Amino acid sequence: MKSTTLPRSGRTRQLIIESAAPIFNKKGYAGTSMSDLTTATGLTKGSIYGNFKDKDDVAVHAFQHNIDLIFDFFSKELKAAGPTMDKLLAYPRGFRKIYRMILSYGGCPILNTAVEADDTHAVLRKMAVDVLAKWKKSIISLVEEGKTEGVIDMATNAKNMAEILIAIMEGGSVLSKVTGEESYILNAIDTAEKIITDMRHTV
Amino acid sequence: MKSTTLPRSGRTRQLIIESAAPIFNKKGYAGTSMSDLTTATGLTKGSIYGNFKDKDDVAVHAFQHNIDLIFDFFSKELKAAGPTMDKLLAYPRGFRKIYRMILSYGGCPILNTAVEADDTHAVLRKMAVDVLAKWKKSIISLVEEGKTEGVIDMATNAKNMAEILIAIMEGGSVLSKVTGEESYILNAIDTAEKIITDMRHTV
DNA sequence: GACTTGATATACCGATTGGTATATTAGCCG
DNA sequence: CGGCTAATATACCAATCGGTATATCAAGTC
Repeated sequence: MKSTTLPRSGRTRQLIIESAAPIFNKKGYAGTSMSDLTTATGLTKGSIYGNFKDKDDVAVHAFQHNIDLIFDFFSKELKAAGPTMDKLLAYPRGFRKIYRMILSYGGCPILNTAVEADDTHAVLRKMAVDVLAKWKKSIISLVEEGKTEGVIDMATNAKNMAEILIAIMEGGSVLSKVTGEESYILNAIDTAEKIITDMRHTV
Repeated sequence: MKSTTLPRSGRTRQLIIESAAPIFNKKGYAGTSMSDLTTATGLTKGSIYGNFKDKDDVAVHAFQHNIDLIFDFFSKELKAAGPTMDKLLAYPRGFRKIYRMILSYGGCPILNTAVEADDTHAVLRKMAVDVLAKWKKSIISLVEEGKTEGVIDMATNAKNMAEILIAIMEGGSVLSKVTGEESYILNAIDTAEKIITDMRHTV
């Protein structure tokens, strides 16, 4: 097999991204300093600025990395799920699998970034908005699919359902994070599952 | 009548708090500098440090001020509401009245503080946790009251209901804030109202 | 209206911020 | 193994950070 080791620069770049990602997620963009990153990586500023244009550039790639982690997880969950209804349920069920990890990681990166960046950082804000739109679109598509398949009540408003499901999951997540009480996210997940199963077309 | 004007120090102190409150709410604790506050107040650092111990002290009082604003509003709404069920509905209905103001203020201060402070600022985190606990307790009490009055189904789990209601309102709020789409919070409010009316004891 | 006292303004502090120019090092190629 | 090149480390920059000591100012008292 051919050389699988990445060139040095790529490996360093990846090290920086993976080290910075949880730090930015916990401390926020403004609360994270470049020296936080040199400490975490064991590298120097010269190395970081050799691989990234500026602090913004690191933050953007770190956030993208966090999004990718979440996206990859749910992609697999949805792929493994069966029919439409199961795919929809894969979201709350997936959350139940990883919420502990997310909480120890500093909470949901999408929400964390949304809250900090909305008034202060246009680029990060847009990234958060885009990933939310993508998530919403995925739910809407599944609901519409369920309607055409006849498993979901035709009267269901797909957009409303998607927004409610996202709101309750994100809300439950942040409340569990700050209070340390798991019941918030567990209740949110249960409610999300109930909302989904309640869309079922009664024959 | 006796002199109603506050002493100079008190007025300055209040000016600082009211000026700082929306700034901290929008830019966060780490993202707000003391010079942001001198600019906003038109005062100098000497004046601010004459009225507050340090940046923390200003942030704590600014956050408390934001909490008081919200608390005062909902206190009046609940007081004006009729029987138990109406008092419970006063939360989503109140939200419908002021969500635009909250969004332009930088989003819900409780959630903003919860997100930033959970990993970085123990004092602010505790304040956020405490106000959430107070809010939850208020909902739980109302639900229990409704149960004893016979207007709410005895099978209702008050704690679960409270946590779900808070999660969906806060979730909807932050999503509307970051995306600029009002539908998130409006759907959240509608859903909250439905959750409350669905607790009604069917005679 | 001078005096006193409490509040605000000015000027400054060391530390840290994000960022850069340059020196040094490590890895690849012949 | 020697040299070239890309990447990392060092040393430094101006600006800003949170905070303070001191000077100035404003208000109430006599």
